[in-house]
Amino acid sequence: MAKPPKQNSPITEHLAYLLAQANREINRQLELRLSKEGVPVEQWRILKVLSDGNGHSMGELADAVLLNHPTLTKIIDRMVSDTLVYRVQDPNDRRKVLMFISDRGKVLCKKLNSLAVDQEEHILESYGDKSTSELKRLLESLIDSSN
Amino acid sequence: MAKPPKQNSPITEHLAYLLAQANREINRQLELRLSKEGVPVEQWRILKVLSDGNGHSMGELADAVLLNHPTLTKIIDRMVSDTLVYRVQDPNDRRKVLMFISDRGKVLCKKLNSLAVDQEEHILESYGDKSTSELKRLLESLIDSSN
DNA sequence: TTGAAAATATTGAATGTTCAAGAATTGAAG
DNA sequence: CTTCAATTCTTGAACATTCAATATTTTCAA
Repeated sequence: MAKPPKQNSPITEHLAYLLAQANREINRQLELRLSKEGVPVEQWRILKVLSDGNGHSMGELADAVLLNHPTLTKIIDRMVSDTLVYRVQDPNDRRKVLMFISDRGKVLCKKLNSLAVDQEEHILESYGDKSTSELKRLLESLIDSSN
Repeated sequence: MAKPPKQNSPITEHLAYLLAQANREINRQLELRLSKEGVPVEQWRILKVLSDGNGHSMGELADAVLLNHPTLTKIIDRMVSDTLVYRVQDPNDRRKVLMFISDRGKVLCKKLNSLAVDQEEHILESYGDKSTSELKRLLESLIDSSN
């Protein structure tokens, strides 16, 4: 029993394609909701990570929000202008810059969280509780196995 | 039994985030392989869709390869320069442009397909047959339910 | 202790993407 | 028929991302 020949399988059967398609769709929906507050998805992620109140270095933050360093630097520049976050040089390692969320950032983050939760609930309704948690489990395990 | 409060759940528990993370990782792996032939993922998708030999309009193609129209136009410009594809005006509707793959494109596409299949097999090994097909099934159904 | 290598963040140029507007063609209502 | 709206694709300017190089600080071996 040989495996089916994949060489000519349509692109819609490739895992990489399905992931891209699903990500695109879900991301678009989230974008749409967050646009109510005029905030791009990346900025929400940043605020969310910083909302634990601790300082996070740029490198740490870049990993957490799935951006590479230069891109993050420039987004942070904008967010500093908007007084959503601020930089503090790490006293223990002065190469590092620690990022903190501002009070204004916290307020905005709360609003964004509830918009994001709205979306998750909407998915839960149309897609189902069970499928959703199963999908999350499989995605986590895929990410784990990819390192 | 109320549902857990999601408002403060870490970002890593959001479906949108997990999808973005998994997509980023798998896409990076694929990129790495295709770079052996110096071709970005988007161009492989385009070649793959066109490799049925039929003409596809720009709009149709844009949907299929997950790009919006202006981006596609400019990528196609490059691919035409590289003589991988060519444009033909649709005789039935002269607003439309039909895209075709060239012989050179077909040759390249075969090489790329086998690089992509390599990756899928690698995933199958480390992630497992069963998980992979279950994940694909769930992704397809998520995409369906999002329309 | 010094000097070379590694780690961290930023900058500027090159590149790529997107938004809004434009050109060409078709469809369809009056 | 004619004209106006809708469809399809492309273009150019604004915007965002990435790559390579730079500056600063730390680490560690000699």
